[in-house]
Amino acid sequence: MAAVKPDLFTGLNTEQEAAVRTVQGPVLVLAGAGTGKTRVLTTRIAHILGQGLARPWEILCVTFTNKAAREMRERTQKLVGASAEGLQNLGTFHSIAAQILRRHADLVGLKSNFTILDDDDQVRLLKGIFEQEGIDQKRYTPKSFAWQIDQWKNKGLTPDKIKGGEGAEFGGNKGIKLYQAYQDRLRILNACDFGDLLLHNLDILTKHPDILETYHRKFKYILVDEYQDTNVSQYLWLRLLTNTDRNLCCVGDDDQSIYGWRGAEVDNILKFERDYPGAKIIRLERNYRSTEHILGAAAGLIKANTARLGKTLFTDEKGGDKVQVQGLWDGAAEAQFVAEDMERLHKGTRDNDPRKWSDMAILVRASFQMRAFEERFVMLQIPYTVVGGPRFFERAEIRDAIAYLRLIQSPDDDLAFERIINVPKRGIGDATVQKLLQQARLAGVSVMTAVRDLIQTDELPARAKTPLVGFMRDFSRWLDLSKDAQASVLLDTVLTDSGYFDMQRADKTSGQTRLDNLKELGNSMAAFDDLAAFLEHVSLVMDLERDNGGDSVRLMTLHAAKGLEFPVVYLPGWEEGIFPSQRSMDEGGLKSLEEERRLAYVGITRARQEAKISFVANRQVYGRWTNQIPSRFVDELPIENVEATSQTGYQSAGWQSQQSRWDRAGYEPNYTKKAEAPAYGGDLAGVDMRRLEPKARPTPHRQPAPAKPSAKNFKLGERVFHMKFGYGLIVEIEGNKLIVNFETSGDKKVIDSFVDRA
DNA sequence: AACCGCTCGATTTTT
DNA sequence: TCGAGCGGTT
Repeated sequence: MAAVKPDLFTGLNTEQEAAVRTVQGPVLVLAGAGTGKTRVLTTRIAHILGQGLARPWEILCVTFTNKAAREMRERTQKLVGASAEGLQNLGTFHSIAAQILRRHADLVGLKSNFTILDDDDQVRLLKGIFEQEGIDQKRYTPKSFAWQIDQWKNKGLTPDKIKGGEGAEFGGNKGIKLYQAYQDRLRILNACDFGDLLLHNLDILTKHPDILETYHRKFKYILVDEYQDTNVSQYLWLRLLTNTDRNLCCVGDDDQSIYGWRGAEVDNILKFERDYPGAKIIRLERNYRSTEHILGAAAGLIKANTARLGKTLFTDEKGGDKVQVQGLWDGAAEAQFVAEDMERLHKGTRDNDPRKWSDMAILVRASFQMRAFEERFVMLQIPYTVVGGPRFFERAEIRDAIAYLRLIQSPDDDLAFERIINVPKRGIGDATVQKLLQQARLAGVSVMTAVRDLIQTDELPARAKTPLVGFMRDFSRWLDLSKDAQASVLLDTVLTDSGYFDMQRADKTSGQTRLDNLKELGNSMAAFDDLAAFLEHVSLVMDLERDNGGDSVRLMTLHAAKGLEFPVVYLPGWEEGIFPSQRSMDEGGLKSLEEERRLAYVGITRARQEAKISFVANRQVYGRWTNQIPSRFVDELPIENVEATSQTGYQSAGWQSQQSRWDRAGYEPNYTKKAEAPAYGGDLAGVDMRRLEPKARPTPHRQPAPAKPSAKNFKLGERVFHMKFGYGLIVEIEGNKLIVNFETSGDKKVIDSFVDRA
């Protein structure tokens, strides 16, 4: 008779069970795509709790995103019930580090109510410093320096630790000085940025062994999700917090490390065994997601990478469709192909029942590639949702509203002041604001205090003084109100009194959305009884539960697709320079190329049943026509897992022999300039390649069906285009014409071609 | 102080 | 293509 397993383990495979049961000592779980990683983590927590090895708050479980943390909590709850609520230390790196920092803020010169800056504040602060230091802001932008600071902080580098050459040369060798000045300003403002949350933690934990000791006693078990994405400071933080029992379990997949550009170190996972001698390595290789051909194609591709621990995924889903590779003439043809294929699948085919729209996703390398698909979807009226798009809390109106609240919560928040003092326009211009800032700096007080003092004197011209007096009067009324009114009531009052609502209502370009967004902000505040709690939530959880888009096609970047899966996945734009991205390779050479390849791997492995890769011969990029050559990744796909068709002539050349063409042309995988790559039909010997003559605009190979009046299927105010900073809104429907407004610029676009699908 | 029109440049993005 | 940022004008 087989041993009866306790409930918790039923349905787990041998490796998964081992990963759950190996509770003592360091463990690295190498969890390939679709191998049940979250299940292992949640079951492991349940197991630790069930065995009485630790109480809920003695488990430290860190993730990267709030979404992952939320999912982990919910799924653990299903396994252990109410005791999951005691898992106070399940959260993102940043939220847990913030908790710790608030407890010991005084040790790094902050007060425990410090504010957390968003990147907008960060840039504004740097701008001030640049002006003070006389930095040429055309040559050196505050934005690029903000990036540099983030990079330093990701590496755990404080100003004193930077050696020459690591960006120190910024602004004419002023990098370190500017960084130091920035840190000093943060301390004066009682603020820190995201990087500081961890950096200050490191400072506290290394300099105060007694405090470290309390955390060692507290955190009996540590679990880490997506370990391949940890940066140096997160890595150091984990090392510090791991006590001598070393009950550390890191779960990750080196083949899915795609965040190197923001500081993630694949090395962390590669050297786990060296860091924690005697560590157990458990490989999860049984894939529950994809068919054999999809896994085969992905495996063939990732094989080309050198720095990997190595896994071989397998599945019981034998057979299935081969990965489709399509060569197309241009971007419009590609969008047309994808949209028509989706319609075909939506209707149902001989082999498959109808697919829901939401079963299909398009994964692109960069967001500018989305436009062509959106245009086609609007034309065909295929419902689509852009996943990831502009973030709610990053929208200008939301930031403005929050800045008002921040200023009320802590009047010393100079950055909040600067943001809203002339929004809506009060006649307080740049010159006045600069004067106020300077005055405050000289007196060593906050801007609010400086203003309060200044309006008692006659130092300001009446033109600037009058609106300031008015503002201060409003402000003190809000301050009083904040003491007993509900946060959402306060928000409403502030936005009404300040004229902010009026300003937005008067703005014709934005339609209703901005006001709707503000309403949504008010609703989300209702869940918090205290303004401080709400603001903390806003800065750390820059994410609002959004509706899932219903039955619509999903359109997103490859990065946004990590962790998701779809029955059908389209992977367009597999062309050299686009994917792999030229810019990425210019910056990081071979290392970046391997990361791009991992991105391709992530893309393919999102598919459950069908993956469709496409490339084009000609593509418009930012309005310019360019000739494209197929991505080297296409050639790395094993022939036996692929079915190739083409409308460009490329296929007949035999796409699988492309690698040898690269070799003959002396084409190095780590070339640094576009110019070094061979041109189509130029250095390459392949006869068929010449059919793709580099030409100006090609004629579309197929015209869309004649337009019929079907604009009526759209609603006023509907969002149809997703720009980098906002949306396109339907502001008018005139017969068969849609007038779309771009929210930020106010520019108009007319869409007058529709295809009737009835 | 506020607005207009021109030039330039352009991955990936969480907290 | 869009939008940000700048400099010149009202």
